[in-house]
Amino acid sequence: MPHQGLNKNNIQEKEVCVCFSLRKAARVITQIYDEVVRPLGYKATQITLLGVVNQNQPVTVTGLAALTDTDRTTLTRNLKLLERDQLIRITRGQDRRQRSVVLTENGRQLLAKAYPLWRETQKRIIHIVGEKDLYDLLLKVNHTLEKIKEA
Amino acid sequence: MPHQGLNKNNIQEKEVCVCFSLRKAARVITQIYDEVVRPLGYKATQITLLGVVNQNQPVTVTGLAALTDTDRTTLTRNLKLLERDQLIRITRGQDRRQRSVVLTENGRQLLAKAYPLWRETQKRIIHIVGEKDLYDLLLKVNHTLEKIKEA
DNA sequence: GTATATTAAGTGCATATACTCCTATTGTTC
DNA sequence: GAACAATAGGAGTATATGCACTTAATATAC
Repeated sequence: MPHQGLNKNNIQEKEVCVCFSLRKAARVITQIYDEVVRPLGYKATQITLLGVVNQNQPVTVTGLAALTDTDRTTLTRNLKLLERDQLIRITRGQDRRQRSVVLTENGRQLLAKAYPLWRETQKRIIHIVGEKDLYDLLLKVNHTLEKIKEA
Repeated sequence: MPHQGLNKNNIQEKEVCVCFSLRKAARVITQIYDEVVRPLGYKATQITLLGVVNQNQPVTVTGLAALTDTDRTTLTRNLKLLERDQLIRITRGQDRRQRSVVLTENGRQLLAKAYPLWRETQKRIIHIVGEKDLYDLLLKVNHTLEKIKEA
């Protein structure tokens, strides 16, 4: 949406759609990060996923799903692309139903290259938005998600 | 990412990635809205796009791209699905390069059905998050995007 | 007025995302 | 320990998203 509503005085006012606003913000910010990591040949989402694996390895598909609030089947496909490029290795876990994901040396090296680009971008955004405002924003985002998951 | 960094005391601390956080939030919130409008047979993004058309018709593809911060080619495809289901009508503009998008009666009726569902969801989220907190969040999101576009 | 630049839009390709089934493995119950 | 439930994961299908490239129409320069 956005949609129109009526306020107490029956005067039309624009009401902001939570879904639209957040998706739009995600698009805009993703563009920035995508552009920055493009020289590496990957998208921000892929580097991100690699980073999550790095900090939680070994990790299962369901584990990654919980960490990223992403559907398992989405991760299956996203992981397959990283595996194809030998950035991660996927093996069967002790529980034979599970798959265990770890970074390869290639993956580690890619992350090492990505890190300074990422830091630069974070700094750039902090510089534009202001450290406190950005911090507040992300805090609010996380807080909001926590409340929603509780409910 | 998220990634790890070092703070002033060289103690490892998690640094929040703007891109990851916003995409995650968008995923979580989109799930909620998708679930709500599922009985209508459409996704939240489609209802959203329909709503943007409704409030700006007649509107060109590039116009919608600017309104939603979406790539033009993304809109070409998303609009095609709405056109297929006769929710919108796309005609050539006076400038023969442009395409003019308007809602059909079908589209108007679908939006009318979606509106109460959308309102209910907004209320639900307001109830969970708190009106002031949510308002602050969306304000911060918009403010942040504005600053980024200026830069 | 023609050559060139700009603008609006679309195609091919690739990735991101999630729902509905489906299979394989593990856990539970009796 | 066999029947059944629960869990981990994947395949098919569909939409969302954006980049590089292309085409068509308009605007501009001379």
